[in-house]
Amino acid sequence: MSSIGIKDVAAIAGVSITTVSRALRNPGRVSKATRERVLAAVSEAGYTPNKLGVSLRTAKSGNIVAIIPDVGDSFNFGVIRAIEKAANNHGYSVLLGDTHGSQERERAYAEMVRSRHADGVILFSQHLPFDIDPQQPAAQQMPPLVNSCEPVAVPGIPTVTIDNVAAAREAVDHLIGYGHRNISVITGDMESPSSQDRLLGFRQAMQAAGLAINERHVIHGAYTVENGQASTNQLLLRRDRPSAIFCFSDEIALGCYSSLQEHGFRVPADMSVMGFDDIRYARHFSPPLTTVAQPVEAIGTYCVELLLKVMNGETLEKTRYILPHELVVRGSTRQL
Amino acid sequence: MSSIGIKDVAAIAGVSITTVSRALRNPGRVSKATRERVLAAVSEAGYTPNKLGVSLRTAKSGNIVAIIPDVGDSFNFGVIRAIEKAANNHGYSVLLGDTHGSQERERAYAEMVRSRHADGVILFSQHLPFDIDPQQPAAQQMPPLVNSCEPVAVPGIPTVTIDNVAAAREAVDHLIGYGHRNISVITGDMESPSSQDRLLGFRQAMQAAGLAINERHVIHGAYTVENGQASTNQLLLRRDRPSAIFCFSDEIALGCYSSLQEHGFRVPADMSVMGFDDIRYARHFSPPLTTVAQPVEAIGTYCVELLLKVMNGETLEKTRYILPHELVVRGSTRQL
DNA sequence: TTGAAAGCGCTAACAT
DNA sequence: ATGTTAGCGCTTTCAA
Repeated sequence: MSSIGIKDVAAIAGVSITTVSRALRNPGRVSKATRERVLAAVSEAGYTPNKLGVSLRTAKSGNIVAIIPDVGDSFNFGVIRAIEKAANNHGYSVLLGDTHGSQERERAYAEMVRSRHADGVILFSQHLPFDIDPQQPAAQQMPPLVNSCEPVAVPGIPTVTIDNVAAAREAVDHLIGYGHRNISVITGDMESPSSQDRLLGFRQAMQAAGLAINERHVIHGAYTVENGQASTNQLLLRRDRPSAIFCFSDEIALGCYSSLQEHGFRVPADMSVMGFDDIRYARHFSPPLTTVAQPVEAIGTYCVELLLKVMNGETLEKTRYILPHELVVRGSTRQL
Repeated sequence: MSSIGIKDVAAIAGVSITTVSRALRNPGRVSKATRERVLAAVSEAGYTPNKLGVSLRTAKSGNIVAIIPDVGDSFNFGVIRAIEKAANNHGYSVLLGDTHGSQERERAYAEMVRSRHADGVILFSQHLPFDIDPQQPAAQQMPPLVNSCEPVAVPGIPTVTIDNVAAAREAVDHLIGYGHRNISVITGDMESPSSQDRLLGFRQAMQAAGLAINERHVIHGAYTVENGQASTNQLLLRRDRPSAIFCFSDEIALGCYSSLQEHGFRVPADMSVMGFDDIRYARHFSPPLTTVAQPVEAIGTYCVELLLKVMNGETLEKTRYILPHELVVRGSTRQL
């Protein structure tokens, strides 16, 4: 772990450090003979370029930060993995910023790009971690940033999501198509645009089918297993029980299963359950969960690719990227 | 996003850049009046120090890399979260390196410390991502590194794990105590020391109880849901079925549940299932999973704290840190 | 208490 | 095709 620098290599190869640098970055601009000599020297010395030097000089860190409310959520994880893969393909590393929902920590992570620790941000939260002047165009006041899953309420920011309204509508239509009339909903955090949109989709589908919504059957919660369990408990207490529960995430659905099982309800015989996300465990629930699949891989890839463009100074054709979702019918919903 | 540097601040405050630097890092070595003037200038300019400059100069990046075979595994995730938290508490950021089991990628991530992108490594794999001379003491040839969960077969490397042998023994003892005689095992990747140790613990417990081990009931697999499902299928085919299955991870157990449920077996009425890890979903399985809890929080914290010491040049008292596990009995195992 | 100057390791103009 | 030189932004001797 001693410190072998470019000048050691230069000394061994008997050339200037510039030539070493060029042989490594711009092999074309160096004669074949020297190049080989340099390469030999590099491996003899066991040289690895010091990225800090490079970054300082080129003003590029090679890192991107992903700011995420909860890395442990299986859905988020799917996206993260895709981001990591895509970033690595482009020679970038990913700094993971788990904020545990704290806006303060969001800001701390956003600082990383100001401090040149990172070149850009992928943001999975509806809170912009900067103060911006609403009068001015947002793009000017921000570091390279791509927003995903939970859109920020500021125009002009590149955002990649699915159409949550339509997706929720499809989910509910499926339930209605199976003959369900009395459908309950367990939402995620209602501050989150995704939950708002899914709730809107639910209302639209119910209305389109001429079905009444019992507001007592709309439970506002959070995207957690614990909420799924507690909210289902609440639902089961009611005299007029629903025949189906639409959970706004698969994690919620897992908690829902827990509660149902605990109280002797069978899925789907006694209760149909619908999830959202299609996390990788969903197919292994007992019974396998019917849900709406989000294209995690594509979301992650898009985020990285767009961010790269923004960092590159390119202008994006559009500011809103809607990726396709898919209803996955498995065993947790039944025809009435 | 313009570039405000230390010299802008110096200009505003009417002092030298040295003084600005000192006012920020060594407030004591600057007069109160100047300090205040500098601080005012800092906030007026909206200055954030460029970490690359700092890092280059101080030869410290403020990053640590965590090299992990699979970030999506819920157990790993628990540890990661703890690492992230601990690292942040000490002013470090975590670079997450998901290797998807590839040794080549492991090495690529390890390069980050050679390239000064990171100051140290936390390694969750039994493969050392460097070539070292086995004749020489390992510590001299490596960057600051702490090994966790899957111990490297090289002495002298700080390692934090649980006692997998004892933990497995306890798990099996629990099953035996419940009257099970015919116990199957679904292992993880048998290359992994953890799986080897757990298997050893299993054998020890069976032997201690005078129970025969049917080698056909020891299925070698991988730490995945898919393996759990496939291996259970295999087990159910046998004429002499076990009455209990000990899965070497909770993810395996989830796959096991899947298979069992698919083929009409009830847990625990028809089959007892034991997991390992106590991932955060385990309590929400149907039925809640009996398992061995690993102290993820403590593992992560220890990793970071030890690494910090190593990076700091301190000598560790010991090289092997064994953290306590705990058997958690829930609803997936029953008294015969 | 403060400042001038050197230099961390590297790349990129600008020579040659 | 190769080398010289000037910095990237910062911290840290060394001097005043």
